[in-house]
Amino acid sequence: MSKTNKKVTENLRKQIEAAVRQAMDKGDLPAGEIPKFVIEEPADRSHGDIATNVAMAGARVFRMAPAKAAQIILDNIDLHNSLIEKYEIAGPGFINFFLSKQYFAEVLREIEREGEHYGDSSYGQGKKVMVEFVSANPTGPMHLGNARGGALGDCLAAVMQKAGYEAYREFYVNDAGNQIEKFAGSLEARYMQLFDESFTFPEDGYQGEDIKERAQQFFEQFGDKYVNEDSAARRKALVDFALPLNIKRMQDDMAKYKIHFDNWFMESTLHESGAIKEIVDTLTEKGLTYEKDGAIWYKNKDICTEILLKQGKKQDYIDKLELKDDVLIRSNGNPTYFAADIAYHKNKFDRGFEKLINVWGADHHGHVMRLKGAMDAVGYNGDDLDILLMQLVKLVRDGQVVTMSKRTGKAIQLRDLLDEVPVDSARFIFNTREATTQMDFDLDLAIQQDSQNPVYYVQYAHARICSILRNLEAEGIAARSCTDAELCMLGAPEEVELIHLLSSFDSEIIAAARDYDPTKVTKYVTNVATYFHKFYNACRVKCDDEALMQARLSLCIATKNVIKNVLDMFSITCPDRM
RNA sequence: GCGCCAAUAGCUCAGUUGGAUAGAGCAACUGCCUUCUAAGCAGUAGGUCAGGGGUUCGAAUCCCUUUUGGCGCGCCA
Repeated sequence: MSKTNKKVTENLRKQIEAAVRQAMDKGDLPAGEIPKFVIEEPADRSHGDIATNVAMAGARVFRMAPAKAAQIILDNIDLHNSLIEKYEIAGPGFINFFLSKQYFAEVLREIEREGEHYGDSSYGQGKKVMVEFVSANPTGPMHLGNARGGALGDCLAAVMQKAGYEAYREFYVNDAGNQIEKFAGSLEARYMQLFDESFTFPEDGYQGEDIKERAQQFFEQFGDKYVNEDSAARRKALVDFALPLNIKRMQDDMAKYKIHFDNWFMESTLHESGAIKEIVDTLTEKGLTYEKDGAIWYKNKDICTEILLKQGKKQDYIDKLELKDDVLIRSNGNPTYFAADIAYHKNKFDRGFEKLINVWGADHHGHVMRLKGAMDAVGYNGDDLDILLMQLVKLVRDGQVVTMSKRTGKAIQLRDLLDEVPVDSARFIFNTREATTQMDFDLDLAIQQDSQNPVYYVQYAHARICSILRNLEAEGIAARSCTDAELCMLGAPEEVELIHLLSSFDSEIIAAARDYDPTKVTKYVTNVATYFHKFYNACRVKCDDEALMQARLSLCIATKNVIKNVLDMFSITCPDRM
């Protein structure tokens, strides 16, 4: 809620508590603890601007009908200087409060004063938070799931920043390990097949067309130079050639998608610096590893069991999970992805991040508990690592579900999407569905640039306001600051509703940051657009009453300000005309 | 088998963490531009909140259970 809103609500809470206490002291209410109660905005405005359930919540303590308790509380309440002009008891025992016009005037002044900082809060207390997202495998092109993860992660970081965190964006590049071996084998086969079609392609290789393209590019540069080299040297040359190209392609795609990472973290640096070996040694010193079948294992079962018991889970629940231990170092001497991941996440904490948020595909959820547990094992708090699991996107084209597979090479890539769908549209649409829900991305609809697209609806409201301002300016009418008396002329339901909504901007941001859910903000700004359009149709800005016109101009400018703050925050263009 | 995520209008989805008569958009029907952008607004119609129990002043929301769908349980990542 805005500062004005917050001030009013906090004061009201104090006054209600004081009234209950006073009534108890006088013996009007039975003495006891003040019940927990909420102060909220009713869904239906005829129920007032602010409502409390204190009388109902305290029904047991007060031992009387909620309506009667409500009356006693109101008999003892002091609402001077509270910006509340009247109140009533309604329904099953709610107390509804009605704000004075002065309140709405103060909200508009606050928005004007704060400008581009309106909506900022200190909720995050300046804590350093890292959002790691996309982190696609560099062995192939990025897919539609990466597009969703990119939009969600980037906008989540923006929300965290707005809510008072110091947000940092990172992309983890898996440029080492097993999948690079597969990448090498696949490239080698495609390269060799240019000379000998019968050269066998590895069974678990990457089938995509992009591998063939890279092999072809390599051939164009080096010809047959590597045909007679030994396999290891050939593979190394191919990877050294193709991997930087793939990483560059991901960086270009992300830039086109208006996503700018603070850091691209290379997994290979963890191997080269010895960080992985170090973490295995540390775990071994703590007695958390053992050797079996020539491999080094991590005692995941013991560690997670301990954590779950601490959380109060029952033993038979834990038994049913069938927790397993994990390999850190394979019998061939190579570390697993898991070992690298422990080293990587410890590295993040070592860099001073207090909160880590990872945006992962839901298919990785089996990995969550063991990684959080491992953070406890290496001396950090697993609860400071939060995983936002994103359900995968189903792509729909011509009403048919298209399965996405990197290997078939037929899937729609992020790059194809960006060629066809405007960036604004993609960023907005991916943020209209919560991460936890499976999403059908209708490609035909997303490509279509018309009114069905929610981003146009919001942009249209902004352009409309700009148009009003332009027209008036052309007639020599400039917006000016209004007096309180003038702002208090805004009394139409459409005006009041709009101001109410504008005043809750920062509480929406805080809720979005708290829940790691940037979709709350797109829903909010869509709502702002709706309320503005309603206002526009009900109340003419340009009118004969100069004072009223100026008051309405103030409301328009405040609305424009909020829409612009959201679109800027999400790196979506905010056009002055459409 | 075990676990995670879901199930709300014909379709796609909201529902402010337990509140008052469950809301939008699309599709259907009816209206509103010779005064600020009709990419808009107003209205009509559409519901066993998957089924069943429980918790309490009060449940779409929390707990249990059944059903249905998606995903996961590797010396893959």
